[in-house]
Amino acid sequence: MPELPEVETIARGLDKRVSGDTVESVWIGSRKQPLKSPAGVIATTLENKRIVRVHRAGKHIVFDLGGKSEPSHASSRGPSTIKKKPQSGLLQPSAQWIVHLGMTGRMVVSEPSAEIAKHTHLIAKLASGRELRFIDPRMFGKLSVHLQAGGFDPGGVEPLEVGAERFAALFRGRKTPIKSALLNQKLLRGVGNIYADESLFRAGIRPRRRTASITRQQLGALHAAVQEVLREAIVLGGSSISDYVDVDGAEGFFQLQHRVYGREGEPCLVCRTAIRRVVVAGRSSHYCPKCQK
DNA sequence: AGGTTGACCTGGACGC
DNA sequence: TGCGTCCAGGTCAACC
Repeated sequence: MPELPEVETIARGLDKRVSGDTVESVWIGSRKQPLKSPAGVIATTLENKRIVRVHRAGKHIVFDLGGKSEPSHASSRGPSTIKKKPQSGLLQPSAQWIVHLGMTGRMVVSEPSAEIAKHTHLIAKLASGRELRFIDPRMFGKLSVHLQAGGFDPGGVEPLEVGAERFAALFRGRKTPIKSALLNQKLLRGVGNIYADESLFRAGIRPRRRTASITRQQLGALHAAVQEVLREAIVLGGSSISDYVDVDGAEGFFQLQHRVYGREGEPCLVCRTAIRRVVVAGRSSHYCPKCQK
C-alpha cells in the first residue's frame, strides 16, 4: 500500500518509538511467508540486537542494528584489536533489517496484551516489554536482513534529494510512457501509483506520454511537482486509502488533497473537465484531458 | 536490452 | 444474506 510518504511516516514513527530498544526474541509465523531471507537468519540477526535507528530507503523501512551493549568505541571483543583503524565501519550498523510493506503490510508497536491481528507474520519482543509486529494480509510484503558492509542500497535515486539536472537525465531517451518510468524503482525510488498520477497532473503531462518526447522544461516542472507532492504528503502523514495507518494507528490526510487519483468522472479542480481513468503499465492512471498534454 | 504483461494474494465494495 | 465480479497504494519473472 504505501509509497514514499507513507513509508517515511511509518519509519519516523518507528524511529521515535523503538530506537534504543533491544530485540529480545523473534517469532515468525509458519505458512508461506513474505520473506526474502530465511526465517532463521532473520531471527538470529535480530535477536539480542539493539535498534540504533529506523529510516527509509525508497519504499523500504531500514532498521540499523547494533550490538547489545552499544557499539561505542573499541569495545569489540578481542583486546588484541587495539583500535586498528578509525574504521568508517564504526558508523555503519553491524546489520540491518529491511522491511518492504508491499501493498497491505503494516508495522505496529503493541503491548503484549494487545490482540494479535489476523495475518500477523512476525512479532519481535522488545526489552521495554512492548512488541513490534508485522501484519500483511496480501503477503506482498518482504522481510530480509542485510549483513554486508556498506549498508543496504535498493538502487535508484531518492526523489527528494535528486537535483533537476540529474532527474532529467534519468528519463532522457526512454521510450516507455512517463507513468511507467516514474514507477520504475531503479530510476526513482519511492514514487508509486498515487503520487505518480498527482505529480503528472501538477506538471501538466499525460501518463501515456512517451518519456523521450518530454521537453527539458517539462521535466523541470515534473521534478518540482514530484518533490512538492511528496513533501506535502509527508507533512500530512501520507494518504489513507483503505487500511493505511501509521505506527500509532493514526490515518494520514493527503488523500483529501488528491486532484486526480480516484476521481474518475469528477470535475477537474482547475477546469471542470471530467477526470479520465486509463490503464498504463497495468496500473490505473488518472488525468485531466484538458490540463494534461 | 528495454519494455510490457501477468502472476502473486486476500479482502472490501458493488451489483444482482 | 449470499454469491460472483472487479478492484486495490507493489514487485517480479517471463515474455515480445
